[in-house]
Amino acid sequence: MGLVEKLGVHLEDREQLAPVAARILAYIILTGKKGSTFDDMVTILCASKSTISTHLNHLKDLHKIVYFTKTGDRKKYFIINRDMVFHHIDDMMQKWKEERDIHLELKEYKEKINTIESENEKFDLTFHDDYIKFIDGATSSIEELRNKLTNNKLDI
Amino acid sequence: MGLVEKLGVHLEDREQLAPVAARILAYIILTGKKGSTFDDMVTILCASKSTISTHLNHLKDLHKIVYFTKTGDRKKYFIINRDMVFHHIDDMMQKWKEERDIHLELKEYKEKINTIESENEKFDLTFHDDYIKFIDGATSSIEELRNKLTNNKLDI
DNA sequence: CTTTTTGTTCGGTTTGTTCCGAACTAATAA
DNA sequence: TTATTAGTTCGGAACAAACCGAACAAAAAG
Repeated sequence: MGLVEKLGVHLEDREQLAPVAARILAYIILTGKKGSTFDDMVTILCASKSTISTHLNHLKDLHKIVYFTKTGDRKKYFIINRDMVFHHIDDMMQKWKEERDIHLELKEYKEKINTIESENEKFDLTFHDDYIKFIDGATSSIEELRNKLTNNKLDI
Repeated sequence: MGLVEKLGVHLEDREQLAPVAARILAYIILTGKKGSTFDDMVTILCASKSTISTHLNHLKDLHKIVYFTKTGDRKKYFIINRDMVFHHIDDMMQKWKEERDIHLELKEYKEKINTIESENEKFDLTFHDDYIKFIDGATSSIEELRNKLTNNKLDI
């Protein structure tokens, strides 16, 4: 499945995962509610059992996947964690908060330097203000998405 | 300067740069209009000439920095490229566009599968619609910032 | 009790990244 | 001409990441 590779490349970058880990996640996403088993992935992704095992446990530790079982069947059926989306959103918000803090600290530092610097070498500070406004806008956008998703979830 | 390290760690992650490359960029940002020279960086960042040279050229290739010179002085004075912010914004918009496309492709694939899948194993598609709406919101936020910055630039 | 299924753990190889030192170049200064 | 300044280029060391195979474990099946 070419889509596994395409989504895999995307997840590798977006979630900072090793190649095979990203393919596992992509495959699990595309398999959906049926769930994917350990052996499926060894076969279809052409990777060793140890590699699948390690990455599967890693993805579990990151709360990106969960599994269900069937009575009289020892296999684990992996599916994506429904909370993954919320984790992802919260991570984004956290990152933006950190970026906001960095900009505030930079602005503070530059203001201090500006008081002792000659006119033509002063730092320009308007950029930081504009960037912070953007972050606030983007944050409220994603908060809106989060609320929308929470409500959808309650509907089900 | 502790702020060089702090900003360095941040840039390492946000711009996907090697440790020393991120410190160079941080140092150049914090030095401002005066500009930073090759030797300054060798001394202050405690790195070898070859490392500074390689990363400086790399940052130049990425259009993150530019340099000016002074008559009768062979040194290059590196400063951040004023367009760096715009490049950064355009990169963000590009990434969101790619993510939007992936979601559209995933939705298309899932819709096709859903037609041949039993009711209780069908994919849920509302998430993709909501996520695409979020991306559109965030994109317009950053576009607003871009316009604001373009206008500020023209003011100067 | 032995075999099969469903994995896990460990050691090692391969591959890639990051940085350094030494040798080099090109321009200016003495 | 020789020395100094300002950098570049190349080879390799040191480290880290990603993956594999072989041996192992634990439970169920035969």
